[in-house]
Amino acid sequence: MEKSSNEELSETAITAWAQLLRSSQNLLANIEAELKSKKMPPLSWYDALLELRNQKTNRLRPFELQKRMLLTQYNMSRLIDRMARDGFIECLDCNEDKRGKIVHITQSGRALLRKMWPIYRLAIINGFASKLDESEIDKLSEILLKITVTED
Amino acid sequence: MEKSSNEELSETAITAWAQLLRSSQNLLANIEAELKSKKMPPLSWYDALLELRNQKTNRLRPFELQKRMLLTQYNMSRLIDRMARDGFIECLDCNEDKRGKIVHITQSGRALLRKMWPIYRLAIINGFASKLDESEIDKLSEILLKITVTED
DNA sequence: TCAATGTAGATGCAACTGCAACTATCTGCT
DNA sequence: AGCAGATAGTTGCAGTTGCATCTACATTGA
Repeated sequence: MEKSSNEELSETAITAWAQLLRSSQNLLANIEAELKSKKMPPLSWYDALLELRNQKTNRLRPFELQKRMLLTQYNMSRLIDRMARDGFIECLDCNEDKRGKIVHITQSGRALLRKMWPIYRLAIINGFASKLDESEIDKLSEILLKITVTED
Repeated sequence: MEKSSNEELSETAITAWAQLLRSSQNLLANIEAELKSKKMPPLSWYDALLELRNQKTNRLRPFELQKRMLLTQYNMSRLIDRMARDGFIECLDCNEDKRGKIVHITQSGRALLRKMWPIYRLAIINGFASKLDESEIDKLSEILLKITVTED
């Protein structure tokens, strides 16, 4: 099932597309590099921990976490392994569903969030926020929202 | 040397940032998946071949190609290995600099560009261009341009 | 001229990702 | 009850990426 399309694709659209790819890749790479230079784990660890902390119960099932982040199931499985190995999360038995388990953020995980945030924050400011004014940021959000896939 | 910053970082800016990451990741993942489902190589092969074809001489040194794409040196080295293995490029001796070599797009490489473009094009239309009007595309370009690192 | 330093590119090894297959459990249906 | 899917999660293996290091050639400068 594929949306048709002999539709137009303007030069400007291609350029915009290329710019979108480039700028996000670029910013992301800078942030990862910044984190690494400070001996911090990658951004995905931050994202995962943040999702967990945002739950009132501080916990999620792997498949729930997986949907919130854009990760495949096996990558989620392994991310959990690594974060658990380093003590930032812990895995509990799930009694409601014996197939599954429950991922829970630890104190150490919370501490990591606190340590990573200033670095992340600064990178967002320097690479992104400080270069745009309020109205541009709003407009950008608005536009990006329109290309966000909203199926699920 | 790090740009200072106790600067503000608004909620809206964080949201916009998150949206930028998400949408580009998402679109990119869709395109890669689309290509893969059609048994095509990844987008980076397309990019590299396109850069080569855009040269009047159809060739570039690896380090030049590397700067144009956002790739590390070793990843470029290996990308070249793979594309050469599959016959889409060929590597020639470089007489001006005996350390280096010259990467040249083959007929087969050009053919690959032609085969990949319709798929790529359609994905850009469906995931991106068709969801925005002209003025939004312009505005997006304009905004993204401002956060593009322009050093070098 | 030749030593010091810089640049182009490759590569061994470890970590990470993708794919396909696998186990274990759950759900729906007859 | 009991079987046919569907779903949660894991894992072996192959391919890819990151890091550090290495070779070879180029450039600079005393």
